[in-house]
Amino acid sequence: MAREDTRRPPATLHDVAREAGVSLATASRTLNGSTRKVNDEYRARVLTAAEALGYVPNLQAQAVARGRTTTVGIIVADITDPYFSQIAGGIITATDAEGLVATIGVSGRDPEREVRLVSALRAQRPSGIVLVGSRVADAELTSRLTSQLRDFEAEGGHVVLVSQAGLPFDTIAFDNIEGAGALARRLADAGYRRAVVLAGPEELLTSRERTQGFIEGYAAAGHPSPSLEAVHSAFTRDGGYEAMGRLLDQDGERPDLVFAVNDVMAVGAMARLRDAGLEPGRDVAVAGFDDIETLRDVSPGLTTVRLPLEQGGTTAVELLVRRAAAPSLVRLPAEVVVRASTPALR
Amino acid sequence: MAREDTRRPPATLHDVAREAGVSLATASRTLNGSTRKVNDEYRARVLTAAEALGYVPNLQAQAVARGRTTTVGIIVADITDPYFSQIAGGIITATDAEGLVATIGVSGRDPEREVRLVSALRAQRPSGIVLVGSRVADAELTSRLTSQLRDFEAEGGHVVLVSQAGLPFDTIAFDNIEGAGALARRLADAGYRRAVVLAGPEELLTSRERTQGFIEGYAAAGHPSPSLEAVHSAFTRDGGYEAMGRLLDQDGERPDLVFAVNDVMAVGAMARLRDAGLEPGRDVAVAGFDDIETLRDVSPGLTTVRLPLEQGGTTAVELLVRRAAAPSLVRLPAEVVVRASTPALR
DNA sequence: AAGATGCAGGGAAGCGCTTACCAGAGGGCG
DNA sequence: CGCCCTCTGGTAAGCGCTTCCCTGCATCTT
Repeated sequence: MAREDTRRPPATLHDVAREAGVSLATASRTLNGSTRKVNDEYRARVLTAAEALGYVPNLQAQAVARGRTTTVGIIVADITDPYFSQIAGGIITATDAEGLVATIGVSGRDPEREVRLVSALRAQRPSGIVLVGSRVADAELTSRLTSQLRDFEAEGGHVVLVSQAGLPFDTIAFDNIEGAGALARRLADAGYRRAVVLAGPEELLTSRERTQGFIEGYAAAGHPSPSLEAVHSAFTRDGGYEAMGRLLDQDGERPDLVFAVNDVMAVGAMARLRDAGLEPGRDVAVAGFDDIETLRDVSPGLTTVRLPLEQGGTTAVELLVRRAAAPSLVRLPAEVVVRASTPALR
Repeated sequence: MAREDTRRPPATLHDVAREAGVSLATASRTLNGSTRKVNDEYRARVLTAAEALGYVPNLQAQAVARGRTTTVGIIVADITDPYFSQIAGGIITATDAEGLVATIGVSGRDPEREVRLVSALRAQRPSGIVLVGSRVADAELTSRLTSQLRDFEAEGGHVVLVSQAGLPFDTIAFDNIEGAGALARRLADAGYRRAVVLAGPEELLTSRERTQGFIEGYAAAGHPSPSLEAVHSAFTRDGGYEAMGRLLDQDGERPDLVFAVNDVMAVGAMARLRDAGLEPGRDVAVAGFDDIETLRDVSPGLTTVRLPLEQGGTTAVELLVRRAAAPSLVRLPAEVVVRASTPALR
């Protein structure tokens, strides 16, 4: 069957108006919301015509005519990563509850690409951009990103950052430091003394905050762990696996606790432990961060810090819609979740 | 700091042309790709002006003027589910490699909502729609969906379905039946005799195919399992957990193998087994489907069927771009992955 | 009863862009 | 040297829609 047989361009408002025997203005007013009232009979005729022609308004044209869009641009580092997909889920749900269109770009954890994506997104003249960051401590990149975002705001757009505070835009920040700190205090109190942090990439801010929070927490508990060190690696499962391997290859006493800065890395670390014939939890306690849904049933259950990821997404959209006068910062609390991977805590 | 201080609308092509002292047409031709050649000096002036003004073309306006967009609409059931997020990842990567804009909608596994999303998407006049389905065996819904999609194609759009064959559109189908069949044959040969299928929702086509493939595979192995039954439940972790519970509550001999129609359900089932004091793998073998990345390190390792999910996404975009004359069907192969959760297989 | 007021429809301008078409310049050719 | 072709810049007509503004009519006011 040839597919182009019945090709026929979509009905326009003009078509509807003609069909209904009214003016373009009237058709527009009845179909696409206006403060103006239109006569019930006309209204009915327009509605019927629209239905008959299968009219669907052309959003692009509306955007051009109105001078604003209902689009929200989302940028995430990696949609495949449950951390991002949960936040993105929240954003998408919230956007289409607000009748907004969500456009998505994936930076692949490449800050350069992130900057380019912002610029590409701006071409769509979205009403807002939500950047779910893997922000990085690099002054030059940060300044390029900031300047792109500033330009966008100067044009009337609205930027919301999810994840990292410190930039002059509306921000949803998760309590990384506090969460990691609380976890550390409890672990320290429970008696773990040779803790190691699987810290992710050195320049990644999320990693840094969690590492820092954890170390400070240990100190605050009055049990500064002299051997407390941070091993850097990729922010992924493989990163966790590989870093754990390096740790095991080292001489000296084996750690009694490994804190990975995210759950995915923790799972990688657990796999590496098993490959070395060690039982995670029993031989080496493991803790993670994020409380990723998909990972809640790993065995032994992973002690972690829960973040309201989805809520972060929805809150971001709220901020976008209710556009405050000055940049605001919403902090979302973290909560320690104790499971079997840190037996001393039970 | 008030944010609106320096508010200034984005530069238009008109601004650029004026700044460069050339006509609109020339500016358009140099900036936004055209077959027409423009004088090097003019070109340079336009480029400089554009740079100076921070000009970013207005995609909406281009779309209106050109009568076509570079947008691709994506509809998935649940971006939080790793199955969908991996496919979506493939789609997004491929779209922006092609310079297309990806717009995303989430149906929440509600077929009604899916139909509405298609209709909403059409308002954006995307060049294509990729529907990553949880298609369902309901004639009325299917026909409404089909008719929406048909209308869209009649308008010159292009539809690609990922997941379920059988509708008159380009389709990427995973080898559910063959994959489940191959898995079943191996398990049957390995000696499992009291197999049960955790089958997901009765009306979900993916569930059906996998269940059917598995049962047929068992029969084909010459070991028709008389007790082989299918227990229905939600397609989620909780569905797996709950169905496993029902199974355990039943009288009679305990199954020696549970095949869940996806990994997430399998993990739920494993959790339920543990809660009942049973050790997955040892006491009851477990197998899943999808080989979700995040779940590759669960313990015991989950025997499953690997699907090239990301590739499915990229292939979908390829189909979209190279728009064939007649609907084509691309089948993507499944591959059995044996791990520790089915010890008899090792 | 006559002007004032309110109300809803329609005409048309305009959003930012593309592109068909026109016009002028330059070059090649017989 | 005139003709025609080619080449490139500009003009202006749209694309599908919104919305300002005008108009005619019904209603109100005194």
